[in-house]
Amino acid sequence: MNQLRRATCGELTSADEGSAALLKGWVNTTRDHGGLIFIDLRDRFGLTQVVVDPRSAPAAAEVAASLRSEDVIAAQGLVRRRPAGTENRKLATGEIEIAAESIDVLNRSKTPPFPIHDDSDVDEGLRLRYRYLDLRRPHLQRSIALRHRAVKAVRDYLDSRGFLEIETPMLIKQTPEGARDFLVPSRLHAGAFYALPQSPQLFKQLLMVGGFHRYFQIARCFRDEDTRADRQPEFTQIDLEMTFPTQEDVIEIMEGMLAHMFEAALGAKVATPFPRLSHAEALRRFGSDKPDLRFAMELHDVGPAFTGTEFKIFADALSRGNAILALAETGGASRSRRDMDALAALATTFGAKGLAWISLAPDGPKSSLPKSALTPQLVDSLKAQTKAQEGDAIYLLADERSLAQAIAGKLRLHIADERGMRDPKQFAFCWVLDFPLFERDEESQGLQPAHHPFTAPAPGSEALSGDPLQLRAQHYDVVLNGMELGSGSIRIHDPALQRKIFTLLGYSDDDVERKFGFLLEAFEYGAPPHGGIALGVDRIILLMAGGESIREVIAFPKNQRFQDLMINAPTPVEPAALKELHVRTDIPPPRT
RNA sequence: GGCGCUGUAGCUCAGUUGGUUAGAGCGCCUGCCUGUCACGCAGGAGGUCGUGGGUUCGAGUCCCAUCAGCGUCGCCA
Repeated sequence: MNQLRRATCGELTSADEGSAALLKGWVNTTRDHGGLIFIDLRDRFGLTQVVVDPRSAPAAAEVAASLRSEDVIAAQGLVRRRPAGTENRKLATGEIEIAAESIDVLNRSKTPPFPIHDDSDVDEGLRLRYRYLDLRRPHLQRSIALRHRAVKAVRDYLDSRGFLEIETPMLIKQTPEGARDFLVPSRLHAGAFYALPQSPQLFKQLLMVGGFHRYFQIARCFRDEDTRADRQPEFTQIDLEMTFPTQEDVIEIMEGMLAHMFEAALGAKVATPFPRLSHAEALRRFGSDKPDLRFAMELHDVGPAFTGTEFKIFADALSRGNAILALAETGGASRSRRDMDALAALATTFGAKGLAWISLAPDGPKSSLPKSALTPQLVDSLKAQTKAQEGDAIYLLADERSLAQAIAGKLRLHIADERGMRDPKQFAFCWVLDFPLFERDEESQGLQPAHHPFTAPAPGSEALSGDPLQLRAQHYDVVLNGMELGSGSIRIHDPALQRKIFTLLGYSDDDVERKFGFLLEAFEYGAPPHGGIALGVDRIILLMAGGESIREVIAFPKNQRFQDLMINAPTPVEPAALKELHVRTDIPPPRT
């Protein structure tokens, strides 16, 4: 006599033939042939076909005939090999089926608002409203499981490298700079507020002072910024910090972790070490501080080729000290004039004043440049520098250098997208190094940190002398396929240096004391040199999954307006609740 | 906050120049069907054309406003 085996819907094979099995799950689809009913039973492990024959199991057949999509049932019967020729090779369990002896309905389902058994296109608002149903669909089942495997790989790897997972608080203090904070009113302290962390930055530094040497956390972070595609008000970071590291130490651990993550979660081999570029080189060659290295199409400074040009716009640009940058598109000569105009119009939306082009057509170059400017010497020189050949096109941008780089960088990505050169199955990592310590704040014209104010200056720059904008930082970004995965730095551990940085950034002594006094005080007690990095989990999983939207890798995401359409949040609260919190609302009247 | 796209059956969509009773596929309901696996066949139900106003003899279609979803830019030390 066979013992009854409780099985998932993904595990039975012909090896189990003859055993009695009990399966529970959702009705994926049914096929009622009148005399014979097929049920595809689903759980997260797979699909198993249950067959009900009214001659041998009349009661089960009656139940089976009443089943509808998403009913939850328990089916019991013998595992048997499917008749020859009826195997389903698309299913892991496709060699067998369950010959049902009994079927119990555990719960009925209303007709779902959208199909569950496939990934057919459905309005995202509807999916978010019924997220628990959306989660049952194959796509989200896959990406949430992928996320689990990836995060588990991170924990395993960092554990093996001596890191401790430590939680840091969610109710903390408002930070003066950076993104807007979410505030939480305190009932017990009238008029005072906690803030939700934008990152565990200060706490992880204090954990280093606290002697834990190697810390990590899968940390939830909150930023109350304006909405944007691929942004969520709460998101997750792999946050880590270590004592006594060099930049090389952090890089080595990250490369190991990412390679392990991609291997363990995806089976993808990632070559290490990753290529490295300086910040300046990334901007010069790719027009971005997060270059997509899956393809070349580099930028070229072709200013010298235009010395003495008849083309007034470029001549003027050169005389003002602006740059002329070129980008060559392989096969670009096949673009029509109209296509070129569209590209130029696009460049304008990126902030370009215009876009000149030279099409290296087989019957001679065509160009938006005036004939007089398009000398053979110029064409030869551009071809030599950009390595463009007949059949290609060369695009030219003249502007202030950093602006021209940014525009050319966007154009480069756009053309690559058009040409399908950004293969989501290919993973091109790189490090961007030698960031400036400070940037010019466009609004106030003051200094702002390129990363954050705790970043240590590069060796040799500790004196902070000379032009602050020329100072380099021990700051490193890891980039994948044109997306910044994470950003880190060696931190300042010397309280005097930290004070100097705050002063350069325009903080008064009072400000520093009030906002960062606890950190500076901690540094007075033998703070070890330390550094670390934080990586965006949602983005990494998105790139692994080859998906389009970060919402595809989060179980319960907010919509584009940062609302949860399922639970309907945020919502106004009762006046009594506000009163208890000592909070009064001041809502602007609706516009009329 | 700005700009763009989209709102027609439960879902995905079509709907001509403004003109009779607004359609299709899937889903749903009923019946038939013993080897299907997106089963098949026959029949049926299902619509405030997002909402409000306007133009017109007549509006799904044109205009204005508004709401919602998605995308995009500013913003994100």
